[in-house]
Amino acid sequence: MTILNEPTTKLNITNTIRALANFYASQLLQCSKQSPTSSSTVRMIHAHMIGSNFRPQSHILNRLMDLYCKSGNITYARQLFDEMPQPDIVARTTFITAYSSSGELKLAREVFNTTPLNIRDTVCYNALITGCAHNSDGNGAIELFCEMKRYDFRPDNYTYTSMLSGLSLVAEYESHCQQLHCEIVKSGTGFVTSVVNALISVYVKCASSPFVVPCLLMGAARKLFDEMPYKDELSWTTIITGYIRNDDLYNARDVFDGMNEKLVVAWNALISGYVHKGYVFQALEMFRKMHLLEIRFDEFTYTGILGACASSKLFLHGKQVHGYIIRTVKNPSRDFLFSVNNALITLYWKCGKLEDARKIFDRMLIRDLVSWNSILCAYVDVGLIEEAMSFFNEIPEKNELTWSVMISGCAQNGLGEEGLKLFNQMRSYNNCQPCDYSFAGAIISCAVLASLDHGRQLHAQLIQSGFESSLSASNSLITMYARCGVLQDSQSVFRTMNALDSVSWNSMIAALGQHGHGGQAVDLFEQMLKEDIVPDRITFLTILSSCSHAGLVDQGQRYFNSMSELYNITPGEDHYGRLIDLLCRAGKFTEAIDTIQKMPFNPGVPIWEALLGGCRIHGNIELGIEAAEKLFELIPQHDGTYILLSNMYADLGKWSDVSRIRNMMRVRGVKKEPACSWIEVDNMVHVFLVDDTKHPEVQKVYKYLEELVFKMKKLGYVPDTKYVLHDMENEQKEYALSTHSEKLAVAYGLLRLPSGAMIRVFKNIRICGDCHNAFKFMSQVVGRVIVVRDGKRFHRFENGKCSCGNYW
DNA sequence: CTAGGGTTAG
Repeated sequence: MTILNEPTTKLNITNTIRALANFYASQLLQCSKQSPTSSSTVRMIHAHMIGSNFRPQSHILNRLMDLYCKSGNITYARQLFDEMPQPDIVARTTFITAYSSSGELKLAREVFNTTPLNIRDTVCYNALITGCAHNSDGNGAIELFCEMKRYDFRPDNYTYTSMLSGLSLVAEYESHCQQLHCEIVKSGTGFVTSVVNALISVYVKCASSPFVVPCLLMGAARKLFDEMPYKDELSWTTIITGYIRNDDLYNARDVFDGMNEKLVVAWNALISGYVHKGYVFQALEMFRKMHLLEIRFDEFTYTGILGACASSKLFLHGKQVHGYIIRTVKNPSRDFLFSVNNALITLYWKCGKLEDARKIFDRMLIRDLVSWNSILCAYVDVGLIEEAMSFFNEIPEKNELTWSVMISGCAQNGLGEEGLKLFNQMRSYNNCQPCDYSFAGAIISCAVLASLDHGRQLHAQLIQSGFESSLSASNSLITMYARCGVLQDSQSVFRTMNALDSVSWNSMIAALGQHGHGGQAVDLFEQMLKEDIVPDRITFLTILSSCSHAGLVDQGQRYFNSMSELYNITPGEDHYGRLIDLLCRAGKFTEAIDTIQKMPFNPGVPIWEALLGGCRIHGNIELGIEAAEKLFELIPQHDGTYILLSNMYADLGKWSDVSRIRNMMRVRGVKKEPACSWIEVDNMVHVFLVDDTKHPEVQKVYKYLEELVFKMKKLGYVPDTKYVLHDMENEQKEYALSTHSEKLAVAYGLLRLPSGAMIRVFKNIRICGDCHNAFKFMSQVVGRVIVVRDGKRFHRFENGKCSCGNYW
């Protein structure tokens, strides 16, 4: 550094200072070209200034402060600022900008407000308007815009671009945008590339608003694009991504094909557009072409293409890309590592390789929230809730996605209470407002618990929070109302939704099927096909169950065959299970066995369970024993098999076999899930066990039940004591029947709920045969509707009949 | 000193 050793004669001082100033200015300029700005370099230059006793003039100091801000040292820069006797407008604007981009809009405004009017300029207004736009204060931007015009500051192209991006935060922004467009044309900036780009971008945003016809606005955007005198990279990408955002891949591709530059951003946008639309092949094809044209991949390309592999479970393709990255990418940046590793986590877990996903996660030296959320999803997806929970607790800064994944994860694994607990915790968590997905999770939790009151409250809150039109939340409402026994409310949600996806249809079809309306389920399925909604695997599972419950054998078989013939879906074991169930319920055992033998895989649990269930209905003991034996081998600890088999023996009065089975359970240590039923009264859940003595009002319930049974017997009710599995005297048996938990819960509801109100009772396992019969008579005696949801389905008793048509 | 595009988690 030769200049430091120059002789310091008086004459030379000014020269030295000038030389130093030039030197530092060029150093700082060099530094500002680095991205991101390195804070150590800035500190070094500053230290050098102090060491050489150089007192920077304001423009050098301004640049220094700007660099400090950009390298993350705003606080220190502010100290320098506060020491300045009269900071000029450039210094002030530096801080307005710095505070704005670090999210501290208040501080930015403070600097702006303490800036005297006579030194303000358009630039400082621009800086604060941008700050408003970035910190979601659209109205603030508009106020500043009006203010600057009042004080005669002329808006320039920066002002217009910032305003346009800020406006979309304001209600009814479309009309504001039109005004602004007029003003831009009048101001003569209507042909400035950056301004037209911003206009295009705003038209694109308007087009995706639900209240307009998108093609008209996209047409206007396209016109602007076609007529602009000079297009830069951004112009191309804005219009291309605009089309993609509005689901118009055709036009996106059209513009893209007219583009000469090898603009990596445009390629990435199109790739991710294809992936989102499910056109994985096209995405892979573009990736290949990029490679041929020697366009450099960046992290966006990789995340796009890895996402494509993940969504189609193309494990080997994905692994190849992973290997390619390892071989070719040297010195990856932080951002590169974040996004690519996160995409790899998702690739591996979606391909069923949880271990590999975990390896990627563990090897990441630094993780961001997406990494945590991705690994959380992986564990939730395979149902490892405890592990997922321990990840969840480790996540330092949770966002609404973290919460909603965990909430719906609990709900999907039957942990309704935990789901609701988390939802309430989320609300008390400072920076996390529930989003529509977390509402959906909480609503499904209510479905699991069959808590209608709570579910209705959440529905109300959902509307209050403005998520009424959310697909996922509405879909969860359909399921919740159905599982709480109020099918009509499911239907009214379904009917009033303004957009439906396959989940909506599946949920509604399933709801009808579970409530025993097989015919209506089939009608709705046919309507779905008519509206060109492509049925998926789930659709077929639900429609097959519906046919089975409604005894629609031929129909069900036809749907089963159409899966592979028309929709290219290979039936899985679960589909075969439903088909076997359908056949066995109808007593077609020969066909069922024939189907099992022709299946492309060895029969497993779902198949044998379906067979056993059918045998129980038709008293086919030989086949039933065979199925039960297989199940004893496959799932020896499952209580359901033993109970079904012992019920079959009981039906035939073979009490020695009944006790043999019970003995088997004891020897093998199989625990019978204790039966319990519950009912919601006054926002409280009341649980009853068999022969309950714990509930405070149980004595009243027994007495009332006695009166009811007396009246029921007059109508012809005969207690069916074969459902008592113990060998005891008849009178005792009758008493044992009258203490079943579902009877207690129903009776309690009749006592406590307002007259005429529907009774909704829930039982953890299948309803007992005598109770099923008894409720028919009971509904007649009390003249009320009784709905019972058991482990599998719904029974709606009205005027002596059950909706299940005795298919249960 | 001020503006604008592509990405991964449901």
